[in-house]
Amino acid sequence: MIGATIDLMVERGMHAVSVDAIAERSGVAKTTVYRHWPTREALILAAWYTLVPEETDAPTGDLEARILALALAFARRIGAPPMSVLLPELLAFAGRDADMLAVYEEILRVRGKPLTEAVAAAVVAGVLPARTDVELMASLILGPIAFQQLIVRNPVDPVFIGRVVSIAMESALQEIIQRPRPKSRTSQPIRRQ
Amino acid sequence: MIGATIDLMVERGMHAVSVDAIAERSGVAKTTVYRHWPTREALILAAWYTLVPEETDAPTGDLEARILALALAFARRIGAPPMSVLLPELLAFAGRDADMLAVYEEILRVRGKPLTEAVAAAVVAGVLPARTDVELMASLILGPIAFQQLIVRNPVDPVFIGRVVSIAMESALQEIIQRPRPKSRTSQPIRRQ
DNA sequence: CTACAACGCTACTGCACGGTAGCGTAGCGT
DNA sequence: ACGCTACGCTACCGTGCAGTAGCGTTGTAG
Repeated sequence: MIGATIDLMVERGMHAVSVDAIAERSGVAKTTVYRHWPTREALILAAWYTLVPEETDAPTGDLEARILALALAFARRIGAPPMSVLLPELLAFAGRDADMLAVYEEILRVRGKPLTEAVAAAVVAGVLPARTDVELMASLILGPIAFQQLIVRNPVDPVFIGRVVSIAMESALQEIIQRPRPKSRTSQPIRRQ
Repeated sequence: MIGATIDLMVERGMHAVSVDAIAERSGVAKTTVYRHWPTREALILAAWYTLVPEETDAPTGDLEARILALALAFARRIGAPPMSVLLPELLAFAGRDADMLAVYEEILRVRGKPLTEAVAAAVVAGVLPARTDVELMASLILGPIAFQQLIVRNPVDPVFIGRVVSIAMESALQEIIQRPRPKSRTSQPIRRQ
């Protein structure tokens, strides 16, 4: 049933997934669906959580190669179904539904952390200068990739990703990407009130 | 009625906008709505097209200042309602509906072009080196901004944008952002068949 | 004063959906 | 043979929605 739910989310969109359709697609009676999940929303949420935890281990190799590999994996994942279709959907719902926001932030955390950690490791290892702003580095690498794939809807090839990574690395080496003075981390949210 | 439609799209999402709700919100009879637009979809599409054409004139000043101003305007627009809410919504529908895809590409064109043109002008004026890859430059500037605002959902302050722009400019000055040999433009789409 | 266009209002059809109730049945361990 | 659990099936209720029909009302131009 979870599989059918995911298929239908990809095909018709999250808002158009009906319990009847899930029952039909999975070859199961509608009542059986309700024997496992109390509401339609609970089922959709459960389906989402099965999509989250496909953790990717940090690949081996020197640190720049690791960063490149992580960027490539990131691009591959968000550029191909089901994520290429489901991510915009989830993003739209995250602004309106607290449960979906939680799923979304979980995915963001799982996906974004490895690269941030690899950059931080590179700083510790001395491959990148001290005081390199790791959060900013991550945005400079993942940003253009996500921008092309999700916003411009333009599939990118590995060459593009390689160029983005090497530009970021080179900028960091030339100490252009440094944290400012002590306080105020990168992209501090503007919290009004 | 168009205004009511937009309000409801922001509040409840595109898929949850009903003609009854539009009629009630705009103080108009449901029949009157159907006297102006044949279907619900046509009305929503018309509402979207009123959102597109708010063109921003290129600001004055030297070229680097123009690029910074455009980046700031871009961030302001996609970071505040209604666009912060509606863009993910539209993006999700663009993958499934040809009409919505057309609207989306129109918005993308109108929004993305000014900055690309400003970068190109900087190259022509000699402020940036020849053979600077303008498309890649645009992705390096807009990408991190869009990534933070839309994907990470983290409002960015002008300082962040200034740093992103200056990093891109400095990288370009050091000729890190160059077009490759003749053919194969940046982020060439992988067109299968 | 009249004719016309645009509007409001009520009521309606048809449909899809979320969720529930009742009943019968297959498998399985004891 | 018994009970338990899970399932399928059919039918149902209530709701909200798209879209339509008919009729009365108002404003306005000539």
